[in-house]
Amino acid sequence: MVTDREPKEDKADLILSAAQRLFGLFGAEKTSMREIADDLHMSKASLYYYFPDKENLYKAVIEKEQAEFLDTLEKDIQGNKDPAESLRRYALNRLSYFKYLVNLGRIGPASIPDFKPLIADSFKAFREKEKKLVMQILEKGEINGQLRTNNTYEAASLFLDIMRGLRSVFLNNNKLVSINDEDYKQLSHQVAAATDIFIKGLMYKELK
Amino acid sequence: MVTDREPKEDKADLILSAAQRLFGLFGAEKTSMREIADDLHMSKASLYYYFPDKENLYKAVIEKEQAEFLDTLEKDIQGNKDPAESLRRYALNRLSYFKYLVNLGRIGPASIPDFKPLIADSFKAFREKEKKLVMQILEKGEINGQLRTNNTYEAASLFLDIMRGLRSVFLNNNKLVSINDEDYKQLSHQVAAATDIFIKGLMYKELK
DNA sequence: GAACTGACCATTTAAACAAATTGGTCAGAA
DNA sequence: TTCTGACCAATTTGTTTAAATGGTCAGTTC
Repeated sequence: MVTDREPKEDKADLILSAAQRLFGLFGAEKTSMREIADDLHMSKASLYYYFPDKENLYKAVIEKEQAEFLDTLEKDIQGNKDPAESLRRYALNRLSYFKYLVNLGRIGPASIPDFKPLIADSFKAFREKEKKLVMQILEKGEINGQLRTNNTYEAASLFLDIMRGLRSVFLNNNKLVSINDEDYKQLSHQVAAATDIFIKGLMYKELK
Repeated sequence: MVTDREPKEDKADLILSAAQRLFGLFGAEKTSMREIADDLHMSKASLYYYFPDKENLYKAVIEKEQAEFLDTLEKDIQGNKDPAESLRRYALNRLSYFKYLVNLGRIGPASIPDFKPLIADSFKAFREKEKKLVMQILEKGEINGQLRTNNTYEAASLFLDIMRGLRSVFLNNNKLVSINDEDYKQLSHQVAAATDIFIKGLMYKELK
């Protein structure tokens, strides 16, 4: 039998959810495997039946969230035809995901210490998937002659780095904890403006 | 007499230089006032005759470097007529200053802990001066009809944040220590590309 | 045999305390 | 006016000890 739809969640999923909740509550570092086990009324050793170690459990939590975000993103893009509009929507969706992560303590201090290799790989893979999506958007724009890029890969990389950079600057300016609505609005505005200029930059036609 | 040109540097300048050197060597936190005094073969108490406390000494060092950078920047801009070219040159000059700061350990860990208010103010003032310079460039472009911005202040802010963001992402990606030539070339390329698209974005003309 | 557990271990982290170093002051010398 | 040694409170550093943590495993339980 291959994962037949049971009404009960898979045990691994239960662990995943509990870990997700507690990591969000205390941060991954300050959440012990004992706490997770106790929360589920099971033995700590049982966790290790489903996950090889804490780092992989954390990784699984992260990848679950990433997959959810990428999923909604993909659907949003497919439904939309205009590349410029798609890019704008990506930017705001990504920002919403960012807010979610920050307010869950998943970003900033209390995130796993200095990003160990395993988690770093997850992030890298995530960014690669994001990049592919943005490249798709840019290529669509290229085809209908709306946007012009010598190199969609480089353009996508640059756009993602700009977005990431603005988020980073935002975090450094407002010393974190959690993002309130006022700050979020301001950041959205800035990100939207940057996206707009970026799009126009790609739409630019030589004048001579 | 108002700062007549003596062959000897002012004592305060000597202290400033020694502090600058040692801060660069060990970081501001790990450099004690004793070390600075010993380095100059003078009493620690003497330092406090010229500077009220360590934080202000550090601030003075930072502001000295900032002033030097802003000075070269200003000259570079005035000599140049084409706003787009000025913006490109600003970006690369700023990057060179960034590299200088990083390789001196002034940015990243070992910089003053969590930026105390006084130093934060210096940074803020510095950014404000930078912003004014960029605004000047944009306004020049506005006048000759090359660039169009609804709001030069916002555009300048956005541009500076994008630049700052790219530097920040760069630091997060390559876990610091010091910037080698290879990495620097790559970052320069990215910054140049971003600047180019930004400029084109401002040059964009409505098509309909 | 797959799912689970309590007891156990090596390693990290936290607590507690003493010793050294630090930023900063000040009366007074040069 | 410029500079200093002696001094202090407060922070940082070292050290030791106890507790908590991640992880393993032989052995139940279903």
